[in-house]
Amino acid sequence: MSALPRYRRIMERIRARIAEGTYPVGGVLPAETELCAEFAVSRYTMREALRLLVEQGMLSRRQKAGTVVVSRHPRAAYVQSIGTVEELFQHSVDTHLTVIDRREVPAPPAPVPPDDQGPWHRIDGLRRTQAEGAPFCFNRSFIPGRLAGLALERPGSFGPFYAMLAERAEEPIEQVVQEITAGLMPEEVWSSLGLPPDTIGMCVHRRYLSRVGVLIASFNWYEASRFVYRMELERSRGPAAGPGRGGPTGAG
Amino acid sequence: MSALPRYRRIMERIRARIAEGTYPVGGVLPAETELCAEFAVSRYTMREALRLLVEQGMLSRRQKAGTVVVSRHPRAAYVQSIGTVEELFQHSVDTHLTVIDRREVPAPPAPVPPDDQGPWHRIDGLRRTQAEGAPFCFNRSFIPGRLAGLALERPGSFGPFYAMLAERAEEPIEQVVQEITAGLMPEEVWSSLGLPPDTIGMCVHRRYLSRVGVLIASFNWYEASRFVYRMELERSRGPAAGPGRGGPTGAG
DNA sequence: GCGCGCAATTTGTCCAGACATAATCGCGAC
DNA sequence: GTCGCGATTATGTCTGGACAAATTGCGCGC
Repeated sequence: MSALPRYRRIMERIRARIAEGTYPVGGVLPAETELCAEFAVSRYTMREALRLLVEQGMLSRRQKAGTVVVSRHPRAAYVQSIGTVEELFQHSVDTHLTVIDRREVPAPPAPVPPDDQGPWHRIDGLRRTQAEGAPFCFNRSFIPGRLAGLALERPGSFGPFYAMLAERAEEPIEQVVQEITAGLMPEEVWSSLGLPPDTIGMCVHRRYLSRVGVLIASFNWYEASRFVYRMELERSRGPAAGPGRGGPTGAG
Repeated sequence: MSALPRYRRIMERIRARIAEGTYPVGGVLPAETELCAEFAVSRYTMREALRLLVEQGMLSRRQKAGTVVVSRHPRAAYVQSIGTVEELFQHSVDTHLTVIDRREVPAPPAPVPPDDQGPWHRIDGLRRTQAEGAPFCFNRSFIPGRLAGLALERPGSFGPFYAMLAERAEEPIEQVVQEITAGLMPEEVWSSLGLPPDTIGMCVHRRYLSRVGVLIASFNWYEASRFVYRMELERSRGPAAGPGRGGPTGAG
């Protein structure tokens, strides 16, 4: 017996035919039964082979319409994968946040959509690498009124605060929108960070959205000369997205 | 007959058991044959149900070791998906680039690794939304010597130039590293864009890496007050990553 | 000529059984 | 007590068959 299972080898042969144009893009493959006869395998084996090619984005199948070639090559999806919700909040975990202000505000600023009518909670904080030391990031977060009860439970320093909120709110995060901008720091930011007034900053803004609406909207200000937003996109074949890396990386 | 196929309903029931802790995380599920007996289905149906749960990242299966519960909830992978190489170069396609300078340089600047010894080609250009109109982006690209022959074929204005290079070089892109920084624009940039000397800029740097090394390294400078780098991460369940959106978005 | 409906075709779902392969666990030898 | 090998048992691969569902396209009626 060969090392590779039969459906695997058949998958390779069909892939080769697509690559060399025997089965052109947009064309229709022979029906399962015909392919079974040609390769002398059962329908299970052939379907397993075709399933792999569908997962790779090369084929598309529909009842009666048949199996059409979608792409000449396996899908090369460049993916910045963030595997878990925890990784989304990695920054919160890695660093130490000290709350310096907390108040109610009528609505968050643009570009946050004020989909929640009630008053919002605004929390300002400073991030440090260690509990002691100079802060490197000014954080301003907005939490809608409907979640304020949860948010207010943990005062003072809070590490995996966001993750707790997402978990407790029972609103699974459906989407995250991130926007990066740059410009002169607002006074609140540079003064809190102990920097001169003309400091150039980079602002990483994230909105964590559930089905209901905004869960958290956060603005993170960094000193531009000391900050690089780095992201790596890996070539990932097939359905199993590799362990992605990414996210903000401080740089000296 | 119900609307949903049988393996689908069984999948839901098993998922519910995992969610409610009947099958705890780290625990081992009953063997296929036992589950088949309990649900009174064939092994095919049961395996199809379990396959779905494996694809969702809730189960892990190994011969003899059995089926272990990996996660209590379906994997919520937040993915900025760029489906095709073309999308990576979307910016090049959408906009119009005019080459303003082209020369040989010994090596690209940091953070590009000079893995190619020969001289590099440096190409400066300006991006416009239309062929006429004010440029909004200064682009400086570095191409290693080994690809200079391909790069030099198309002079002047070039749209899907990068895509062509990646295609022609026969070096599939394995990884893309992107770094975003901000600061005062270098003189070459602000003067080329017709902006005052103290203009704050954002620089989006990308390195397209093949197995051999750097294919292209590009630096895109934008006027910070008019630029937002926007990225959306969607919740994507299962292997089929949805049609991702992302990439730089100009903002007024 | 146009539209509707039926039939043919293709993939989707499901069954029962068989053998292969791999990892674990226990037993035995040392 | 420890090491190693074999039996056990779980999933992995594969066959042949059957019916279901969906969509296309042809043909018939108007």
